[in-house]
Amino acid sequence: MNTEQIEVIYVDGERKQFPRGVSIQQALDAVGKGRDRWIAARWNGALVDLRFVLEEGGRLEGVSADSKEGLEILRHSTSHVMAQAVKMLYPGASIAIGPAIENGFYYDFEVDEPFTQEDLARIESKMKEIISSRLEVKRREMPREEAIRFFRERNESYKVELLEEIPDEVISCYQQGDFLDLCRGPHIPHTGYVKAFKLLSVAGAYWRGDESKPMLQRIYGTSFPDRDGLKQYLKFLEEAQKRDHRRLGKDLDLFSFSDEVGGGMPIYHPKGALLRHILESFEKREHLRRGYQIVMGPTLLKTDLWKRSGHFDNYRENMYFTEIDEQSYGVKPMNCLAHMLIYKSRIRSYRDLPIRYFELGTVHRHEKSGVLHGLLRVRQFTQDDAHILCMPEQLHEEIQRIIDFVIEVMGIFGFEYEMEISTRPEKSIGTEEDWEKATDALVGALNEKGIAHSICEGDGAFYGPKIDVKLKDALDRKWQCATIQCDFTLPDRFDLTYIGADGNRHRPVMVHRVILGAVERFMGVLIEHYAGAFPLWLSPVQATIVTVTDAQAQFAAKVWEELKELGLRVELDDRNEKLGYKIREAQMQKVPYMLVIGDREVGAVGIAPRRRDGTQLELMSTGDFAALVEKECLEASKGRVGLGII
RNA sequence: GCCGACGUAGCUCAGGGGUAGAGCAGCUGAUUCGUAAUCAGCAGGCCAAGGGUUCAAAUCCCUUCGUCGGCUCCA
Repeated sequence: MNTEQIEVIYVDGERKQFPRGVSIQQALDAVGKGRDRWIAARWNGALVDLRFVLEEGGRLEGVSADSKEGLEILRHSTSHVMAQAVKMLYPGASIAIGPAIENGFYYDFEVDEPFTQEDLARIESKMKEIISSRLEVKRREMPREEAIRFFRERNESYKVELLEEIPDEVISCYQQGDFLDLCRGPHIPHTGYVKAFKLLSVAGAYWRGDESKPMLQRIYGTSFPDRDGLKQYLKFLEEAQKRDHRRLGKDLDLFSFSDEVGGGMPIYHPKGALLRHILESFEKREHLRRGYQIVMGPTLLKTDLWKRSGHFDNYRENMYFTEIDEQSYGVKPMNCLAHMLIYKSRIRSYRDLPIRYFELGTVHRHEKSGVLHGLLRVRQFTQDDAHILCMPEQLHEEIQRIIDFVIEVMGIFGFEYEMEISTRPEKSIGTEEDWEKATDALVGALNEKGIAHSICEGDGAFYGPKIDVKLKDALDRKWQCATIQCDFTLPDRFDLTYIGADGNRHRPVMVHRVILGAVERFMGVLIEHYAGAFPLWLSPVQATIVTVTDAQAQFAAKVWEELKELGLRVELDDRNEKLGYKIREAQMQKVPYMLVIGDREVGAVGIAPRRRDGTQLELMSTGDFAALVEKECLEASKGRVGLGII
């Protein structure tokens, strides 16, 4: 009866016959390839447990712990082990959810007392016990009602809530020892498969990320197939801390924050201000050469205007208001209004379009205190903002031009990035048709460029859909920088028009876009990206002149003047310190070049440059050095910036 | 805003009811030196701010502000 044979096809094309009812584990063992490495498998495209029983033929592929999917399964299983440990140590705890995330996993619990660092250590050792007892991880399927009853009896109200939203009649759970968790799976065969893990931190997290829901205790951890992987990751975290822009901002004396000033308001020190200035100069030039016009709008605009634009209704909680002569004014959180008024200041012809207004506009937004984060999340920031007004038929090309702009700039800085399209959110203005048209324009432009992107449903701005470009910080956290947002509504609200070739008035289309995003945030990510060692063209100090003894002070001062005159950003260190001391200091300040001047250089009327990577250049004249710097700047900036951008 | 941790000299940190500590940086002096730290001396603090408990608070308690890790939000 049960003698029927089924055929299994392996990834390499090999085929084998098995009696029906064979397990994945057995089918994989039969070919021996990668034996013991598999923690799960892909069966006809779907991820399944090794214990999964085959009832019919199909394609089989082993999944190992070091593959992307395998790692996710391992981490997910580790989160179950952690939840089991927590339930053993704190029987009153309720479990919520515990997924694998980018660099590890977490699990949310409801407990009477928040976890402490010491608790983490206790939980870790309990987990080690669970792991060494190699508990079988079993999949159990049961009717939904039974599962609800089960979790209700155990006071797992969060699981019950989740179950009530799952439409399936049969749901799956995974059990190891006494611990049973609602889960889709797959999982590792037994807890001994967890090889190297660490619990990293505790944090509060709202149930389902909703402020109105109870706050749970989240434990973050990570898990790897082997000790080395874990060690490497912990090392990465340590290294990342060293390139944290807040750390480097202090060490390199770029910027600071002050209690007395208030949170989220950066203060730029000379080198930070210079760095920002270089970035902004670069930006202005790049915009001018692409047909943008530089404009400037005021910081305070009457509240009535914000009402007209829709910001008052949709963005009020993020805005600051003040009163002048009994008139209410709002501090701008965006730059678009003045740009609209400039457009409206005269009659526009179709021949004028597209119009591209660019402003390095400083805006203020009331961000909740808990989200402020160095330069990456502040309350006052300057956007490299532009508003493009064009005819509907020009929209497509304009969006492509912007995408090209973004790609070119990211290339110059050497950033990796991800693009996301965000669609209509609940709280929004405009007609369904406008939203559809705008969304299609964005998707179409990315598709034609062949750029991979994800779609975030409901994440758009209240006035239109957008493409976001995300950069990663040193700790792999993503930050939105460039964004391209369509807006079919503002032109309407402000009744913007142009006279078409037909002599009639038409409505232009508007695109809001930023390339760097906020200059502050971009600088923060930039600092981490380069670990403070800026390329020559960006570095606020390009070279430090270091004298060997006091005897060369006069000559060094002359060299200093010459180099400044040639457009270099140079500092002079003629302190009465030993050469090694001064080199060390310049090195720690990550200055690209150190120009050593001793008696030899004075005699030869030159300088001896040393790169920050330690390489020593031959003695040369100031003119030759300036030429060298210029060449290097141009190379690094892809021909954009040479000497003396400022 | 919410949960938790933290706030001591310019920086990095020790101290934990009974006279405020170190290293680096700073200042002064000596040294005049060739590619990642020369030596010595001096100075530096309302222990985040405000309130309380106590004979006595940097230390214990409360409030506020700020920072850090998250949640949420966003450039």
